[in-house]
Amino acid sequence: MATGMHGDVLNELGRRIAAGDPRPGTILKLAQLEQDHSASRTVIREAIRVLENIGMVAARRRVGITVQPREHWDALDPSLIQWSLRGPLRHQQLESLMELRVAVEPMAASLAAERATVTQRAELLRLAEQLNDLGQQGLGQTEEYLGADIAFHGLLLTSSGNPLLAAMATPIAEELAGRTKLGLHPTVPAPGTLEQHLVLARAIASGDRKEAEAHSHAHLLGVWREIAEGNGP
Amino acid sequence: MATGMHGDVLNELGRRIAAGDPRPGTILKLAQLEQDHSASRTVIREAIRVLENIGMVAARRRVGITVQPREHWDALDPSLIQWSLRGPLRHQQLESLMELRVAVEPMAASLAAERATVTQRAELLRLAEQLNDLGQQGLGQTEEYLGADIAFHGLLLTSSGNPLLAAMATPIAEELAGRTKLGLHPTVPAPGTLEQHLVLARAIASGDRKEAEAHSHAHLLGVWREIAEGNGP
DNA sequence: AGGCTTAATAAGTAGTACCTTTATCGAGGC
DNA sequence: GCCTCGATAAAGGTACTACTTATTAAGCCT
Repeated sequence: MATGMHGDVLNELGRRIAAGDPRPGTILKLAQLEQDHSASRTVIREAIRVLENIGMVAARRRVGITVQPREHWDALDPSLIQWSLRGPLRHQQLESLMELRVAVEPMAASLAAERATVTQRAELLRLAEQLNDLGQQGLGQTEEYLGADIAFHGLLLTSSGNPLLAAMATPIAEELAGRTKLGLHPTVPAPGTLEQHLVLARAIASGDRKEAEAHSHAHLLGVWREIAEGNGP
Repeated sequence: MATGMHGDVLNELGRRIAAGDPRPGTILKLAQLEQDHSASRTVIREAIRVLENIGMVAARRRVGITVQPREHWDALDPSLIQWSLRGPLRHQQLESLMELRVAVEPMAASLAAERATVTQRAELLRLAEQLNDLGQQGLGQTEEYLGADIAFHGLLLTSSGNPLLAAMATPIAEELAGRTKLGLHPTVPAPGTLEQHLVLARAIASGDRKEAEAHSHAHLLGVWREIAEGNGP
């Protein structure tokens, strides 16, 4: 995404602050950061500006660059989410993302049933069938399944026609990828889980808002439960 | 918030792009922007970097700064939401925010019933009582009511213990403020709407997740309906 | 002790020079 | 005539320097 020295410094700083190393309240100096990262003032300043927009730091004259308390951070910022998923708080971040999905996806499904274009409906069906097939073959842990899963849920959010919901596609994709790569998905899915994508896609295709919402909700609760059991005893 | 020349340029550019003036696909030149805003390279570059992080522009060598299509924008970014609410798309933005609230707040209420601290529960009750009192006095359009409303819904989201939900406090506050300032709230609230804050706060205080979720949902649907009717015929 | 002045500090802004990438075009060969 | 390769130039990326301004903190005077 953000390439070049600027991006490197940004990611480095963001990752570390998200991990809690320079703790909130810590005051950084521009000059010091220049040395630490052996980069020019320009590069550091640009990185700081982005972090400032996320609310992670605040720059004040005569004082320096203060790391802000977590409550001030924009937790929904995609960059921050990425950094969090690479840090020690990744499990909590995954949990938070899952809760968000449970809240948001059923609404997206409902809206999609009303607003999705014909091509979107068709593509959702296609992806759901693919997921169903792969699942029945026991390939629920493969890269291919993950890709289709990401595509399905992303398209669902996009089809809602609500930009705010659509913007969650990226974070949610990272949630899915994060879980699979940590091997947190159950090897054997609970019975009934498999066709859920399919019935959901059909409900959307037929324009049934309530059905779509219900199936999405049921699906997510199922996934949530599987995860909870996996992390439990 | 972001003060100084940097902030000015950032807001100016962000507002205009959000309003659709330099349309997606348009290519801006750094040097040109320097002249247009009579600011130094430094200032412009920092603004561009922030816009780049939001996904509104992409800078490429030998090409320039391309305004990205809307789908690439991070619609959840607080700055962008603010710009959108000041532009010609404010009604659509308010609608999108309302849909988001309907999805998110019931979940937040449910989680708050489980996780809120004693002080948070008490404060929610206090705010709900205040809202109830003001409403019964017909002061639903005052600054005071707006402030309490914002505080209530913000605290609700914060009490969920989920940073991603808490991060929506700011956008939702702007949604509430936006509506009241445009006079889009009904003068006479529908019957039953008034005590809804109160029963919701009580459900949270008593730790009843399902009740909290249901009341939040009912409340939002009520508000939504009022709005829809207000905007309709 | 309290308020006012002053000095020191660190970020903010400006401007310049130079580096690096890359779209574009033209020359040469197949 | 088309394709490949290389030169060229255009634009952002990086570095460095000088100067400005806000803000804190110390010091001084009353």
